[in-house]
Amino acid sequence: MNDLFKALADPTRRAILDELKKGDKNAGEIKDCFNITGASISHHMSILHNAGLVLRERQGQQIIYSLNTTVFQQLIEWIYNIKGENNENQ
Amino acid sequence: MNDLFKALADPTRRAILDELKKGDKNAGEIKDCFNITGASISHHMSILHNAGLVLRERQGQQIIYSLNTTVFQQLIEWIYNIKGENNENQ
DNA sequence: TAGATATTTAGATTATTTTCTAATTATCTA
DNA sequence: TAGATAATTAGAAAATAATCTAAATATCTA
Repeated sequence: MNDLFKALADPTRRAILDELKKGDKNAGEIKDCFNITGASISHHMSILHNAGLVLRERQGQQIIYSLNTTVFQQLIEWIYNIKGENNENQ
Repeated sequence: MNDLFKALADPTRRAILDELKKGDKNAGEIKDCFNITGASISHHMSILHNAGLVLRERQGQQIIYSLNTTVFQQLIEWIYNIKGENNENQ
């Protein structure tokens, strides 16, 4: 859970998730959306992957990243818990 | 929005929110729940307040903090947006 | 008003995170 | 297999964030 919050705390990583929302992208395509090096993107992707926010799949020379939305359920549960409400509609 | 994510990224701050969930607390009572100085707690409270997560009210010598859950709606909307779903039931 | 208590602010230190360059690994293709 | 391309890893530098001590501010009460 801490990994998830930490992963979402960085604005670049949230922007990466926004990009992936539009569709799957390989590491190079993600890099092209931002003004930072491939190494830094790779680091961010590793944090996102570690938090369960993205899925990775090699396709030849490239690594295709995709959004994994299932992990957001945990976050929603955390929110409803702190709000002291249940979460029956989800 | 960035302030909100940053505020939630620290485990001590999330623990503070958990404490406030049980009921309002003054700064000293919050401090007693953790093994850090009052100055550090004060710093965390300022970040939480800045993010809209807590409300502050002076009562004599003490400052009473309380959870402000309304701001979580934004977070829920962010999640539903990134999931590409709407949020009609909320 | 003086002293006590509660909390915050200032400024420094330590720890963590982000970012970089250079080197490495993996895969493809001529 | 050699060279090219894609991405990651390693290690260092720079930027942020967490924490501390000491000092300041606000309020209460004798």
